[in-house]
Amino acid sequence: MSFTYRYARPALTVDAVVFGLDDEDLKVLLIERAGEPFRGAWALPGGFVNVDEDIETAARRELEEETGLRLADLYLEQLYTFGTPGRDPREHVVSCAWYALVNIRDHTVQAATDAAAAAWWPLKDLPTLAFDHARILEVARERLRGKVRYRPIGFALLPERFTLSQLQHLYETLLERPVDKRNFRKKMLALGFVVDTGDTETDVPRRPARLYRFDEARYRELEREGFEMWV
Amino acid sequence: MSFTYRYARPALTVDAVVFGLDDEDLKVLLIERAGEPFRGAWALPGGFVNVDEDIETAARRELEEETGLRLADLYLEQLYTFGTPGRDPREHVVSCAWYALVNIRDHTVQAATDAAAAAWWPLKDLPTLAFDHARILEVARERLRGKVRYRPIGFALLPERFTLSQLQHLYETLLERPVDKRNFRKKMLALGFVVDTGDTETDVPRRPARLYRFDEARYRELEREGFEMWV
DNA sequence: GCCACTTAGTGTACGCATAACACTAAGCAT
DNA sequence: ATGCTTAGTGTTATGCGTACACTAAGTGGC
Repeated sequence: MSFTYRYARPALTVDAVVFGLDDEDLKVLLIERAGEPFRGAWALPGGFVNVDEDIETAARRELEEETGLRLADLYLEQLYTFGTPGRDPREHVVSCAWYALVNIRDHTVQAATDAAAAAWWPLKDLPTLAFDHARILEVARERLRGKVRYRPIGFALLPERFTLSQLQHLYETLLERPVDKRNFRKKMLALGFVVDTGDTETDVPRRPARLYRFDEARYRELEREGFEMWV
Repeated sequence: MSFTYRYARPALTVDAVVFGLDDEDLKVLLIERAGEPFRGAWALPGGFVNVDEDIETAARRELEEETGLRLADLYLEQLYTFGTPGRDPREHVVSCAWYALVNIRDHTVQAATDAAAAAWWPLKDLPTLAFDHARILEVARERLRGKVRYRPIGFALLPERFTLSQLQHLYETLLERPVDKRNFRKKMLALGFVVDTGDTETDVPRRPARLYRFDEARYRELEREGFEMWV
């Protein structure tokens, strides 16, 4: 079967930049390409958009197909569309890139269709990426760094219950600068949507910290009232 | 001549939301469609991306072809890519939308290819738009409202030399709220990139105001030094 | 020439948010 | 019991945003 059009069409793909956090570092989910071009190179998960398929759906589908990662209700946002001729050696391919935030420990990844491997790579120590994926990743990092300051998106990277130290460490990682401990705690709690669960950590070889959670309903309420956060 | 592919491909288009300011209102550039579908309806200028054509180039080309507007060195930025099936009644069409800012008095527009007419419409009083263009326009307005607060993009809507009252009126229009005159002037001048030309208005039936200009080189310098504006 | 009209242009005081800064508390391991 | 490690806490100074009302300068009409 084949499809014929009166004018030539660029191909349309989606690519996903999935950021994840484990105990130490901020990481990104990459696949090792099983086919040409760039066979054996690491790349962002992604692939062709089907006809009559929504582009966001395509991003989720490719992610699940290639890495086993299901993002049914997690943070996924459109990043930018890259359409410079030459970015794919085969032909003119336009790619709509997305970025997602997940807590690594809540998900397991495994290579599937079109991927020889799927793995989390620390941002500090990345392999050479296929296509223009290094550029896409760079744009995603800039966007994340900018957006985390005025939207509470960072919580998607943490487990449901977290300590204020974990939260502070997250912000320091994303903003790439140190943050004052007392001022940070004061401000976060003053925002009103980071709430104490009443529980504390267990099995830690030190004084256990209180556990907090992100109250999304409360955040939406504040947002409706016109409040603005700024970290 | 025709083109055949192994898998069906969505079509790829670009659409442009061009904002313009005249003496009174914020306006948007629309074309009246000359062909089906939606013949006779008003729509955003746009059209199909050619193979091996950069998507930004395609946006500029379509704009010039349909409205005569040349945007060689003016503010044009990618907005969002819309790819929900059904947004075009013919087939699955994915559209990469862009937005631009121009000073209406510096440009003339005239209908050309595929357009029966091209005209500036005030945002307050828009016709029903073709396709999902009302939605695209809404997203563009949100983006503009958000971005103008931390980037000096509004100057692209003004003539090269402008009064502080014009600038204030612009911000009030974009932000959709009133602004205190003394505080606004104090802050704008303190930013350091709005500079006095030394001249004043002529031919106005009242006290003439000083004329200022946006010093882009100075802005870039401040940006490099890590300063942040916030209006 | 004078008066009325219109928009330009200017300064201060108060309150709040940010930023800087160091010690005690609690639990675990040895 | 002691030492180690991270949790947790308050005050002060400064800068920034906000609120607010009158005088200045030019034009046009009478």
